[in-house]
Amino acid sequence: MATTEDTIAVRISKELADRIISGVIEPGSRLRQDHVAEEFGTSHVPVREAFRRLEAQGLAISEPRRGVRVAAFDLGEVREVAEMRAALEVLALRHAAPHLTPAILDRAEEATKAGDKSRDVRSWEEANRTFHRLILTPCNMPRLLSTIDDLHAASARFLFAAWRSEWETRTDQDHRAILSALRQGNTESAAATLGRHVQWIGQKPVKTASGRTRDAFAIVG
Amino acid sequence: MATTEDTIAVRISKELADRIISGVIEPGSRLRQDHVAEEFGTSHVPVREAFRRLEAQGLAISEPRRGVRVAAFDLGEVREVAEMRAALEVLALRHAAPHLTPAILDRAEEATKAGDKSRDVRSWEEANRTFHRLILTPCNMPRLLSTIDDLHAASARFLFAAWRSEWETRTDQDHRAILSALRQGNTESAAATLGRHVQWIGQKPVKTASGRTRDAFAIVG
DNA sequence: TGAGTTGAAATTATAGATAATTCCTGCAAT
DNA sequence: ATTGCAGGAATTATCTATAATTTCAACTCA
Repeated sequence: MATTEDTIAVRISKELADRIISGVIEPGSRLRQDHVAEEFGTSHVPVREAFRRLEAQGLAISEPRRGVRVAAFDLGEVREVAEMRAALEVLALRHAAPHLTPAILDRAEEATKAGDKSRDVRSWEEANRTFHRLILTPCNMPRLLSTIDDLHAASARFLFAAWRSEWETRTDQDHRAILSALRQGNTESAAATLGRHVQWIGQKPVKTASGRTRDAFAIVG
Repeated sequence: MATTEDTIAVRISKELADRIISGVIEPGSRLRQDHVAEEFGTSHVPVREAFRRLEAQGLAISEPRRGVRVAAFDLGEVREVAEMRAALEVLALRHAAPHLTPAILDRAEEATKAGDKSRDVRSWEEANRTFHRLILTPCNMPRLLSTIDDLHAASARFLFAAWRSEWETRTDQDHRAILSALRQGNTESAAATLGRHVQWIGQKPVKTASGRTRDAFAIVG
């Protein structure tokens, strides 16, 4: 990774984003600039800029003069992100479809296979993100793609929060259906399947700290 | 405006956003932190934070160690924003529809009338934004609404760039059709009209600095 | 003409000062 | 005894001032 190219603020924001997404830092916990600054061996100014970036991605919320907290989320926000992804990824796919080459679709199929073989959440999520990115990037709409990227980050966070450790391998039929429709030039069918696929919200019982079990929800597509 | 509540960085970002949107600062021109800092009577640190906010809204782009520029835009980006707005506003309207009250619809009609009577771009834009905000806010999806807000800011910028001074009053049939459909409880029809409405791209010949005329484009909905 | 170098200007980072908020402790009142 | 309210210390966010890199352009010399 070309970390030397980036500014310190960018480096810090990437590292913090990774921790928030993976759940190392819990939702609602405070991000204290002096602590972060000390950890990264810098002063607090670049840390503040990193906070602004996280805020823009929706990973943190800041209240003036009261500091920054890791954004909390509930089932409502999971649904919201799922629906926004459905709307925007369908839009992106419609524009990308004419520019999709067999080579790209082959790589997307590789990503699907990698996802099916994944034995942990983390590698599944990476494969899944690769698939979506591959078929959407050719739409050539930078603003749209960057918004979708932020939504994927949120999705990954929900996913890791629910499926902290356990993960059962499963074959992704939707991805295959989308690829097959795209190969046949049937864009509308592919878009429709993608829209449904992304809105599917998985449900899983998890044990809370108090020993009780409750349901956790996440986007699994 | 409760400017004392905000932090200095927020105040600066709002003021700069306003200037960028209204076209006072031209696309591509550099934003120099020292100059801005001097103008606002502060140091450069809050200015840098303001720049990060503008970046997140898509109004500015920053290249590491090379400064911040006002984002440029072309017809492609106008189209992109129009399509994103169509997708997201339709989504928002579907969720807002069940919560719309006659009182809200009446206020939306007032906003439409105000837009029809507007004799300059600025007040038309404000009325138009009020209309959209009124019928979408009840969807209760904060993330979606804030994304739509950023897109509206971009739209306004395109609009002001094209219709710098001249503006001809026109009655907005789409807004009326949307309201009438909503009053009859026909959400799908309202959503379809809104989707088309927002994607309509106005076209207008403008004189360039070199005396030639070319076409300018903007979202007029 | 063109490559290399120097110097001014701007961005980025550091350290320190200021102001606000939180948290704790002690006292009073119910 | 417990709740509620001050007051003050400690923590934290915000801003200013200053220093260190980096970039860009102009100028010199081959």
